[in-house]
Amino acid sequence: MTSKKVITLKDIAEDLNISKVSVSKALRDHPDIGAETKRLVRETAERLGYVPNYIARNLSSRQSKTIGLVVPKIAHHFFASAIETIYHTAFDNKYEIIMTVSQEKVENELIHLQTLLSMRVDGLLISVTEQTKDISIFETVKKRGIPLVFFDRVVEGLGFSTVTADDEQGTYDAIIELINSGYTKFAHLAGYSYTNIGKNRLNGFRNAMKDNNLKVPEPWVVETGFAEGDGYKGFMKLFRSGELPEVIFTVTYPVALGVILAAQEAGISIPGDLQIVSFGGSIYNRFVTPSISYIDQPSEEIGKKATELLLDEIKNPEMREERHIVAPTKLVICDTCKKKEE
Amino acid sequence: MTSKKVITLKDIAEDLNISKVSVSKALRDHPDIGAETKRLVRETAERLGYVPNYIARNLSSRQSKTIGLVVPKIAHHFFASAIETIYHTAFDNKYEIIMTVSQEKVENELIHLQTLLSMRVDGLLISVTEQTKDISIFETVKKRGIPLVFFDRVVEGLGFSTVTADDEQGTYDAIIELINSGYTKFAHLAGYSYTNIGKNRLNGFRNAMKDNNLKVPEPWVVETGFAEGDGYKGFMKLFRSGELPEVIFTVTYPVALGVILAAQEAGISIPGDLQIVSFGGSIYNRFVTPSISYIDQPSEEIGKKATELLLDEIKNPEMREERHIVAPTKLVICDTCKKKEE
DNA sequence: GTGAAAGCGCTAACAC
DNA sequence: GTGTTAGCGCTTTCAC
Repeated sequence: MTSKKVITLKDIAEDLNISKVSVSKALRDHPDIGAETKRLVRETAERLGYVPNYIARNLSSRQSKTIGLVVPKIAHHFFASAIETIYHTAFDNKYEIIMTVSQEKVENELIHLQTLLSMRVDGLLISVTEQTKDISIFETVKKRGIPLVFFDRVVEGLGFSTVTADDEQGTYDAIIELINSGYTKFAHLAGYSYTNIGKNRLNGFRNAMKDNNLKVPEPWVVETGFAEGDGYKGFMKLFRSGELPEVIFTVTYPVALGVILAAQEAGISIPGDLQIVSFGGSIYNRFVTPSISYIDQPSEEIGKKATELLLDEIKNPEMREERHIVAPTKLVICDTCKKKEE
Repeated sequence: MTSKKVITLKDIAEDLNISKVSVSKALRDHPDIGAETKRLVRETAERLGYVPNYIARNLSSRQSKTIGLVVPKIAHHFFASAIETIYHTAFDNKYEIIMTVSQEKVENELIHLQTLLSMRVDGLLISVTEQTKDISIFETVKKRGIPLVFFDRVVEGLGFSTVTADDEQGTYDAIIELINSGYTKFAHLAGYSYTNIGKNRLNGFRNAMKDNNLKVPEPWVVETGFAEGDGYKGFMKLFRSGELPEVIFTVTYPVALGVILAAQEAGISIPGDLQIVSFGGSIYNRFVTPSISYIDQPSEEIGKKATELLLDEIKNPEMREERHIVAPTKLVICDTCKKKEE
């Protein structure tokens, strides 16, 4: 072990017989400092093995150059993809991401949010859990004036900007497309109605049915969670309730996978006896049999826009305003739920 | 907007007419402070809406309670799963993770490592890119005495602890199992030979063949990357080289997917004409047709062990020693590459 | 059991 | 162009 002494600005300053401040400025390429001095400083820093201390820098400059990210889970195509984009967008703007995972649990979400506030992140990027109802922490964030952007799963009415897929219209258009191609009997494994995506996708679904004078028997709308297991249970509930629909529209892709599993067990053939459409797809979908027709949710665009919006709010605090970006979706037809007329 | 003033220890101290130090101690539940005072302090902190400033705390205590994580990518089952476990393990130990993604690019890896050092993380958890050869940054880390644990993709000979799957023996055992069941003609889409996983999996493969007096024609070992695209190109190269083997063993799961795609295009039926086995699986595998037989890589165990090892090194600096944990694997038979004898 | 003094490493404001 | 002074919010001695 060689000298473990940590090199600071002071060491460089002493080595060069100039002041700490000049070194600090030189390293940050401040116009105050002459070219020759800068060169010298940089050389010495390199030689001494100087590594800047961001903690100290952040404390004195009162900004951390970090963004706090809270997601419900990571091993899910939409989030994995959005997260990657968020990382790259932040990185390109010289911001670091501190990501936390709530695992769909409100307790974790709350702790993470508090930690992130304590870490003095410059802004927050959040997609809430499927359970989030207590919004007091978000009110605290608002009061403290910390920029926050919700993406995909949002809490409405708090005055924060949001970036979402066009859940209602996207669903409406897709269902209409399928109706026009000949299907009439639809069921929906819906998300919890207190979540924006659950509610909006359900609305799109109901409106499309209504506008075509199609009835949906109540047992055919099952309110559930967003995971594979929820799809499994949801299908079983539908199945036991008697007659099956032609098409099951699921609130997420994992839910659709759960339906496939359950249907296999129940001896229902897909796409022979039953069709599936999901909101959201997966990179693995083309390897899945039957591949699931889905409403394409632009995860990368959502991640990118949300980060850019947040960065903008961080950098221009004076012109902060509530904005709502809605990203268009489109129906992608795969094995499951081919159009009847085609 | 109400008062945006940030509450600090000082405010609580003044409110209570005691000193900052006592407040600080009370909040940290220091034994110095009496129960009644603690109660009062906590109450006041709550009432005033105090949020501790970790930046300041870290600066003065010289530890950040954070771990820096560098992974090559995130949308890949092994990493998504390992990352989730790493997060939870760290979280349970009251550590935060600062994750960065190198996208398999050494330049990014270097920048991220420097940033992490500047952020004064207490330790580093790293899985290197498929290209990493320059190890000087890791020597710097060593010199500065910062604990580092490599997982899955490691750099050897630097004195750092590592946690990996049992790449060589696991491969050896799996291939032997397949040979014993009747297969004799194997090809391998191997990882780059300068990576530990590429090298070790190849060794396991070659040894299994050699110990059974089986020859592998040179065109049947193709050195390539770890992604789907590499599998596609790798298969095409094999395909064009003439005769096909019975079984292709791929260095990763995504590479196997690439092979499936390429084989479909080439009109080769799987598992009819060609078998596949991959090192590593996917949660989606059971939905994939044909589902790929794979050597199960315990991603959660690897993530957990690596984090625990690092935490141990952080907490007990005096008894730090190089350790190498190797997690056992096992062959999981799916559609592709069923055992012949069965 | 409590507090005063000192300092973590850096940057901002202002002087020279 | 360069340096001085002060302070970010907290924790760490160490004295009382």
